[in-house]
Amino acid sequence: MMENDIFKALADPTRRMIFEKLASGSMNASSLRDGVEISQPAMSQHLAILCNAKLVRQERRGRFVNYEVDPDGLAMIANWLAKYRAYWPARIDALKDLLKDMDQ
Amino acid sequence: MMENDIFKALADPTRRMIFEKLASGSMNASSLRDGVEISQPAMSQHLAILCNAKLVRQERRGRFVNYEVDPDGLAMIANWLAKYRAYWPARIDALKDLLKDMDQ
DNA sequence: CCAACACATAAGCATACACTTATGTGATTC
DNA sequence: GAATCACATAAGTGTATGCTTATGTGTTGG
Repeated sequence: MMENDIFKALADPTRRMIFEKLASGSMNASSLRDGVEISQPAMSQHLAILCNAKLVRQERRGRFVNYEVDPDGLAMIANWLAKYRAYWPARIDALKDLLKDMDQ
Repeated sequence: MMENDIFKALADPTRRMIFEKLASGSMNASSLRDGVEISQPAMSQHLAILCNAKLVRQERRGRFVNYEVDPDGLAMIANWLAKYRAYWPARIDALKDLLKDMDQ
């Protein structure tokens, strides 16, 4: 199931870190490792899980592979969250009205 | 970390089912087990994890304990999601403007 | 082509996780 | 106050998960 893949992917702090890094700009796997203490296979495995969850997508660029945030995964989370908008705190209450547009 | 607790809590399909059931109305642990093939300790453990993640909160009612959705957890997810609104698809683009209110 | 590079996959291992059965705790009812 | 009910906690177990080392695959440059 897709919903399960997404939440399982985000349950790991290293993967959220990778995702956050990609959100600041698309890059290849080697660049993602810069300044992070993580092995090459570990990074590759995490990226595969993120891709499978539709949170990240890849594109071959010669012998590099460029990774970037996939909006599909974020949309899935937004949809999940929208189901419970009745419980959102008043502080973000304005969102309730706007989310109506997503329903139809 | 709170963010980690939330995503780990939601990574389990049984806990998401419990959460969804609570979203349809607060109830005690026994009622949550109705129609679900899950042992009493398992339910209790799942509820403890959901409470710890601020997704659910409890309240003693005599010898029952009433469980309900905690808006705090949902707000946390909304905040996490808001960080990546630059990548949200156009379909939920309207959210971008609304989320500005959350920033300040 | 073949050496080097960027990345993916395989296999093994230690830990985390979700479940089980058994027992403990707090509240009610008779 | 003793039995019962609603739930929590303890301890043990099988499986999933994230890491490691080793090797495979695909691309480029000399």
